[in-house]
Amino acid sequence: MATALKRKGGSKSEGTTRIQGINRRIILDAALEVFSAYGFRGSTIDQIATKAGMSKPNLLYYFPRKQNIYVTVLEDTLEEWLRPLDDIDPDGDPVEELRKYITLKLKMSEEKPEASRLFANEILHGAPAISDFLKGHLKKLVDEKATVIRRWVDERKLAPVDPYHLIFMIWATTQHYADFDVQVRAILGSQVNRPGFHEQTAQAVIGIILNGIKPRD
Amino acid sequence: MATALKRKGGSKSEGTTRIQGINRRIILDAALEVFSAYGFRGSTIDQIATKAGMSKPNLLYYFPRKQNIYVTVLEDTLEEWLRPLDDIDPDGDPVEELRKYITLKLKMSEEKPEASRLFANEILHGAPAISDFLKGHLKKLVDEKATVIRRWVDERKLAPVDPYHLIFMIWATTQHYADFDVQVRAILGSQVNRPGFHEQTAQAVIGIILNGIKPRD
DNA sequence: CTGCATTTTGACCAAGTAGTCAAGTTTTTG
DNA sequence: CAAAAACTTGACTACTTGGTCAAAATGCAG
Repeated sequence: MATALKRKGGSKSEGTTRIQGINRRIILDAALEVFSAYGFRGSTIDQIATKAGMSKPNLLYYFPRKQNIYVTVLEDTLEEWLRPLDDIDPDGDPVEELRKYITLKLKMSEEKPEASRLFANEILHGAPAISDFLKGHLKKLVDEKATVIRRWVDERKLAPVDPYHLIFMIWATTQHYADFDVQVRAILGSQVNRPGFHEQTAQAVIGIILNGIKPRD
Repeated sequence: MATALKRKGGSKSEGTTRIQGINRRIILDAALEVFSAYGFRGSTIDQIATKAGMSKPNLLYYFPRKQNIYVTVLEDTLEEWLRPLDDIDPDGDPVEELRKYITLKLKMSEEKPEASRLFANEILHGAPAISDFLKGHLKKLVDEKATVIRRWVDERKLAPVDPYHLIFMIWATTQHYADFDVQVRAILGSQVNRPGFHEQTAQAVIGIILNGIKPRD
């Protein structure tokens, strides 16, 4: 039989037991750590299994292929990662909405840098596992928000700016603090750990970008 | 004997022959392509050898370890990659100097995205091979330029802005177009290939950042 | 052209790793 | 509590891959 996970015949169609729920969660958490640190090819099933506290065959009982674990972690992460963009309110104040968005993205980079790195690594290597997602769901979402931003520009609520490049700039800048963390630390040294560092970062980033796009009369 | 490459005894101390010069160049070019596409762990010596048009043992005759090839490519790349920052003229016009710098970085991302990706991948995975370089040479260079920018701010030639975060933002944004190329393409589609796309990108990026840091009276 | 140094490679080895399997243990359920 | 289902794992296989080696081919100085 092909499917590894099944239930007693005729039972609920929802095919997960208590133990499955627990273990899949443990595995995915371990996998995020490992994959984000070493990349797909650089990670071994054994590493993930050890971090998850179980044997390799046991892990493979839940995810029969290494690819399966990877894709699942990636998809789970992606959904969460994009949500803030979706939450930009077309009827809000443009500058305020973008301030909120940038703040949120910086906070996510701070709190879950592994997610950012996992994603960055995937894209960097050509996004073999999610190119459909990029061209489909992501493009649609970005197109939508770009339209909103363009309207804001037309209404003179923002300086004339290309919406797509603005979005790229926000992504690039905010994720930089997660993806290039070691470089940031090498250059800034211990001040990265000082309290208030993240607020200071947010202020600097927001300052430049928002001043760059505020309408000039 | 430990050294693989040697010359006829007592000859010139410059230990490279004609063939060595040619082949090392070929290997390093092939290695940049392969490593930037697949990362260190994801690349095989065989891949590089094939792309270089020689057998694996032959490649290993020139670089006895996979690490050696990688580190050599990385160092060669790094030097070139940082040069534009070094070229910022402390006595030039601030806005003009930064415009030049951003333009140059965007051009490099367009013309040699592999170099950017190689570097991004290394940093993303903790920079095991170049952390000394980051904390030494790079930090020194950035500190130097940050001082210049800070002086420009003090002289009211730029709006008050944190020099380090400004530099990070420029790096992040310009390299984004190389490192996240597939994502940019997925979202913008065919217009990425239209003539003038890069000029348009430059204009958008420069527009936001420079407006963001121009002194406001 | 000769002989030595350099370059090249097929065949091989050892280590590491994805995935299998059959046999055990634990959990659930009637 | 007994049987069935779900879970767990040690031992194993097949394959990939970094690196070795000895012998052959080529380049080159005199």
